[in-house]
Amino acid sequence: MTDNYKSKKVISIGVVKELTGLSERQIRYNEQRKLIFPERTANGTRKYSFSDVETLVEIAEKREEGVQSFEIRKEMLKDKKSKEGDSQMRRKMIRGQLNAHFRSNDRS
Amino acid sequence: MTDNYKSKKVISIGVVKELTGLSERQIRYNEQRKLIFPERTANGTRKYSFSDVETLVEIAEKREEGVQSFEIRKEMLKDKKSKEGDSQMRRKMIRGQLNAHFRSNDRS
DNA sequence: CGTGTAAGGAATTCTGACACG
DNA sequence: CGTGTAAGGAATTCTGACACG
Repeated sequence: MTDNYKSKKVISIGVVKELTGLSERQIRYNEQRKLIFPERTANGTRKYSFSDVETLVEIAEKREEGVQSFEIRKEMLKDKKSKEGDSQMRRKMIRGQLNAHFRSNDRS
Repeated sequence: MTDNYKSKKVISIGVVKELTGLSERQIRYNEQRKLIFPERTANGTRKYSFSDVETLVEIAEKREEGVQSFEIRKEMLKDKKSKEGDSQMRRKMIRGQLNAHFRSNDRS
């Protein structure tokens, strides 16, 4: 009836920090790398959506596997296209390989 | 999969103010009257859910019609029982009567 | 590359109270 | 009853930078 709660930007960085377990520095860094796009209030405070929070968690998981921002951004675009809630599956496939750099094209 | 976005308490009073158009004073007053129940962060900052925001708007509409907190609280309990998204309908019925006080039992 | 930190400022939020009605 | 406001304090958030690697 009204809006899409999941994509509405209303969460401040402090809450995002608690929700994701990431540091403010890490959260802001992802914005700098163009991986998330929080809005700003009149005075400049960042506001995130639940969607952003989910994305941040996914990014953190990939980064732990050694994937760089550069690659993560590409994967996110691909995910957006195949419209599947699949990053979960790919993550499991990657786990065990020890380093994601060996995958340059995982269409195999 | 994860949580219920609509009921998750993550919005600060400043954002609620913008979302509802109410003053901070009015928002806090509704808590004092036991009409909404925000959570608190470690340091005491209030956090509201989208649900709270919706409730606040409904409360504001009723109050404009002259309904007192006392009555509003009763109506909210009743609404919770009849599980219908009906406050919308009742509101329209009331509109035109000019004063809600004449209704003590609208089961007619 | 990704992240920690100290630095200084600006804006937010909180409570209790006085006020009007 | 419902809401405005000034008051003073405490915690948040922001940016640019230095650091390590």
